[in-house]
Amino acid sequence: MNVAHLHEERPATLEMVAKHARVSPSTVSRILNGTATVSEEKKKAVESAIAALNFRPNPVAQGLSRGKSRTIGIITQAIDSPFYGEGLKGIESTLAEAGYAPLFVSGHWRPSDEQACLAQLIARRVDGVIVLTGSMPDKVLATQAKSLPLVVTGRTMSAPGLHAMAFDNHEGARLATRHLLELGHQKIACITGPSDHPDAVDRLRGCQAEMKAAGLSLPKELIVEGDFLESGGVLAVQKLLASRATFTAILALNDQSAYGAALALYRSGLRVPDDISLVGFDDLRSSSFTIPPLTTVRHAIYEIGQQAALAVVDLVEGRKPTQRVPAPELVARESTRRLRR
Amino acid sequence: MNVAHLHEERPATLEMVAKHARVSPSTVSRILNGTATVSEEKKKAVESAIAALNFRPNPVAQGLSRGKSRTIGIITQAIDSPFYGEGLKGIESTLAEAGYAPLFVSGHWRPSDEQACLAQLIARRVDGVIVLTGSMPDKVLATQAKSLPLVVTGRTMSAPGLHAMAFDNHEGARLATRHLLELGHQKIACITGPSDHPDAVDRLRGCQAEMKAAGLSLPKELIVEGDFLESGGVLAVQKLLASRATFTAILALNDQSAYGAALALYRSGLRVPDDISLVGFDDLRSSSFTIPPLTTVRHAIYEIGQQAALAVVDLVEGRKPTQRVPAPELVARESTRRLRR
DNA sequence: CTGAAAGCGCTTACAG
DNA sequence: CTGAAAGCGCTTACAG
Repeated sequence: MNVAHLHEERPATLEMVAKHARVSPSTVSRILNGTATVSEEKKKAVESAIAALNFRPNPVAQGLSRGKSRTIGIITQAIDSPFYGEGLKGIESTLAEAGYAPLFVSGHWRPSDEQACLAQLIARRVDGVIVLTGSMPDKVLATQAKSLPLVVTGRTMSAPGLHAMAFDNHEGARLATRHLLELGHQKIACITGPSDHPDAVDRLRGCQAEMKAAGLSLPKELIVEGDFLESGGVLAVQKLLASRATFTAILALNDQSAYGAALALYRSGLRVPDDISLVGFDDLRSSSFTIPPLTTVRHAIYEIGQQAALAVVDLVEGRKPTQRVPAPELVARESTRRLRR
Repeated sequence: MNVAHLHEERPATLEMVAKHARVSPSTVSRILNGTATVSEEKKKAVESAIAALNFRPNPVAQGLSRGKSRTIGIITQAIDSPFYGEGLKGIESTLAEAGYAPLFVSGHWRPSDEQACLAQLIARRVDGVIVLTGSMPDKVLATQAKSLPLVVTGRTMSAPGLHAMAFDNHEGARLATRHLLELGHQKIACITGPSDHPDAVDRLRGCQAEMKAAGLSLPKELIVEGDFLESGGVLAVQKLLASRATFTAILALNDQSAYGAALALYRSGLRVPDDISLVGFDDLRSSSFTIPPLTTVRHAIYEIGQQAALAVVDLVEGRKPTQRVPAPELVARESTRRLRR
């Protein structure tokens, strides 16, 4: 058997349906789209032809013809990120309800990849795109927005045709820091994210601002750079421990770093929260199940995904989007406790 | 400013390029595709026109015209699954190398959703599809494979036009069980997955087979059904503990369940591995970072994704795929230890 | 080497 | 109510 010849049976086309039902293609199209009144008998004939041939209209051809693809491009950074994964799910479900199909592409936190993604999406004639944070310059987004409805998360900017939805990282970090301060911690170490990551810098600033507001500060030796991954978290704690600096609490600027930090602490025989309090940031779904369950800042990414989806649809359909991102919230679980002196 | 009028500037078309360069559309197409020799001067003219208009061919139109979309549909079950997420990443990267674009859709473990996904992908004229496990009947897959190159993971079946790549869950579970037996554990509790999940049933059988081979058995009261999520794992352990059955080790049939189990144990003051040994299954990336790091069975989903992608491409291009799934491997970390008596 | 024409599978004015 | 025709943006025999 020749494998190459196996797949020749092509799906039915509208024309085949028309022929089968002895009507014109136009009529079939109209019935499909409910776009005009059609006599009952033709309708019946067409419907049975559709069933007989197992016909489904080709959305690609429809898109070409209509000039609208009912497809939304989504630029995520990593298709396997536990954080953005939730956002994708939120996007997917609300887009489905609105009758749009998602097209997911990954930018890998590389501006060049992200731009390539954008170009590809434009070439595919998506009706709009959602970019989840990422590192493209605001300028190119503003430019693209002139010809393509764009919603972008993780930034505050405004440009015609674009809806930006920023999460308040600064405030979130303040909440986390305040929580620690309220528990009596003053020597707080901070595991940051990549220094060129906008979320990371805002969070660090928030942390510093809250310390300052309390008349304290975050000394240089207690700030150590992570990479927003677990492995960066363990490295960071190892570095901290090796430096012999003293601290009673750690604020990791995302949950994944916190996981790594917790492990490194455990390895060194330090208990969370008895010896060291630990707070994360993002509230990944799995953070309710770590040992101990992680105190963190809720960054409602699933909801953000939903809102972003509603926003692009608004933009695409000519409405002015008003969606906003939920405010950060501290989720106190079991990785923090009052400092005993 | 009227938002609805903002996005009228349409991307350049091949025809515009042709006009700009004063050649025929055919010539532009040929240059784009390197499909025929063209005079240098026209080539130059066309290239500068392309640059000037920032033209990118519309892949959708190309697909329609060529009858090939260079797009592969991927039916995953949940876009936010930490396990399948890795697989998607493997697929994405090798598809990109091969010059194909992925189109991800989610079946939510619902046969009807999966079939709808498949129908949608066919309607979009993907060149082939990868289905990651899921719950569609083998029969419908075999039927579809007659007209569409299909690769499916998590099953052993064979049908023309279809390549199945099964992971050896049975053997994997035997490895996990054997590990526990070798450490001296004989009273092993098992947290299963959904009873209609093929992976779950194969794993349970493997566990039972290995027990039997050792002259032991897995008593009913030590088998408790989970749902392959963390929450199911905690519930399962609570049930186990409430039953007052005795056991010295737990085999959770996936890592997420193991995470939940670990938490429930922690809550009850039981330490892993000192009081109870715990082994998972899958080796999620985060399993290296749990506390303690989880002993588990490596289920190389990233590699599976890569192999599956190579396989569809083979199928699509008329070759006979030979890709196989890596064998399971025990990864002994720190959640298991020798039983002390 | 290069253009005119037909076609991929739809939709949508335009007539009737 | 319904058909013939043109068009969406490309590709590819067919001529020359």
